[in-house]
Amino acid sequence: MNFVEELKWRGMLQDIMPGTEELLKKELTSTYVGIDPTADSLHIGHLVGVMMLKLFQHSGHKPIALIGGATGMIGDPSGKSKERNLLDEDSLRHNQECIKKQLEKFIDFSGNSENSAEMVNNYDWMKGFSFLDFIRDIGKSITVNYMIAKDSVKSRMNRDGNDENVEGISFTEFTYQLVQGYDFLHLYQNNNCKLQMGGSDQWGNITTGTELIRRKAGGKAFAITWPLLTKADGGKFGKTESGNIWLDPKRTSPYKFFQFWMNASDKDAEKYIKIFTIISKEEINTLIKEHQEAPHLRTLQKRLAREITVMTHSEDEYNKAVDASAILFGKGTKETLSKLDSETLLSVFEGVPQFKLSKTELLAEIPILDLLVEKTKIFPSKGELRRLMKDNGLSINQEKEQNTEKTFNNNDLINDKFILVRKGKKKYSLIIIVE
RNA sequence: GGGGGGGUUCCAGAGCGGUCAAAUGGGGCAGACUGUAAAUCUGUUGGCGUAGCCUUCGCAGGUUCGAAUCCUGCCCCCCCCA
Repeated sequence: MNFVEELKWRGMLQDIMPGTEELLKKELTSTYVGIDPTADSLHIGHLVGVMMLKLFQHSGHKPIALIGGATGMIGDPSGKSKERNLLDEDSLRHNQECIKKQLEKFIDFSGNSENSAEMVNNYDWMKGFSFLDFIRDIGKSITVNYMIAKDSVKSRMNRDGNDENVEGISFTEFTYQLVQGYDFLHLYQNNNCKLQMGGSDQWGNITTGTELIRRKAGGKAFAITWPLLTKADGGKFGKTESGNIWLDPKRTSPYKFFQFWMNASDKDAEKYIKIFTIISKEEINTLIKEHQEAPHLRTLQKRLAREITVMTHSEDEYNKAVDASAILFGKGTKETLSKLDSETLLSVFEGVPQFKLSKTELLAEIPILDLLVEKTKIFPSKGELRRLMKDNGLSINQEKEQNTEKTFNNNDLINDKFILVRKGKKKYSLIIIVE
């Protein structure tokens, strides 16, 4: 199965420029995907692009990851445009290195094969490009008429009609497509890169690039976009109440990462497993069938979570996450909790918010409201905690607690050291007693 | 520069002198049901020692027994015209 066919059945193909498939059949092709280096870690919103590059490499072609050091500073008018903070060069390089390490788990950068991946940063070729040179060499090749015909620009300029949300577009954002288009031209000329891929909102920007290549270099370049991911319930993919799901274990623990995929709805799991794993079509169809026959077993979620956790973190981290889940979501009673030794318990609750309490405070029979609100800040107000307890939503050491007058002492400790606080079904906090 | 509209609790958006901690919807949180799902239903959604008290309706003053609601000044946002 070739790359394009692969994308089609996986639901990862939105638009494709005519001739792209032929190009891929004809020769070893390079493609690039742009990544904003706004942080020193990727989050799962980046993962579709990463998987695109991975599949591309699998099909025998050469992927290029372009770090948008320059473009990230401008702000893309496609989609929403918040203020961009300018990165200084040091953090830019730092972010780039961190991102590369993460990409290496998915893509081969070793340089050992002719389709080994590369990483480039457009800051390298943009930083020395003067404004004057740019508008003369590049700006000359594209008409404003062409640029304002793009949806991303047009939607910001249309003042007729009834849309009152239009806020206009700054010159900087207007220029964005040209800068991104120049990236493509640069890579076309220097890296023989003839294909750019991006989310469907990038179509306009990508075609500015192919247009530029046609006019400046007389060449033909191609484009592929993937559909933007949405959740079945309409929510935004990859965000939880607590924010982004990051690939960096310091930002999002492997346990939470694993849980994110486990919690995918059935519909989403079917979609995700095609996109975020490289399991074959036959096997995925079997998995989907199994899942539909016995949905409560959640075959899809389990497999999805396994594949992607192992790929992103490691087999080891995956196993830990499974163990932790078994304790937390199995019949986790006070007894099973007590059976764990301190070390296992700590690893299970790694990544769960932890708070320290001194032994003396415990011995003073600290009241539950003081402990959970003032002492540990697990709850922001006593009113909220009272409410939650009234609704039967609080567990201490896996046992429901409704008595707001409760005080704590030695008998409430697991392993003489811990108090496990659970809010609702899934949110845990751990209080550790220190001398 | 001229004219108009507006800033309310997480968001949207009512309220326009007392019965307003402030309608309604969304979102959040929790409970029931479940499969750590979806849907549904229920409760809850400023703080506190919860009878009651305190802090909130852009900011600062004022009128009044009493103001989110009226007046004055200031700040900010949007639209139209030039």
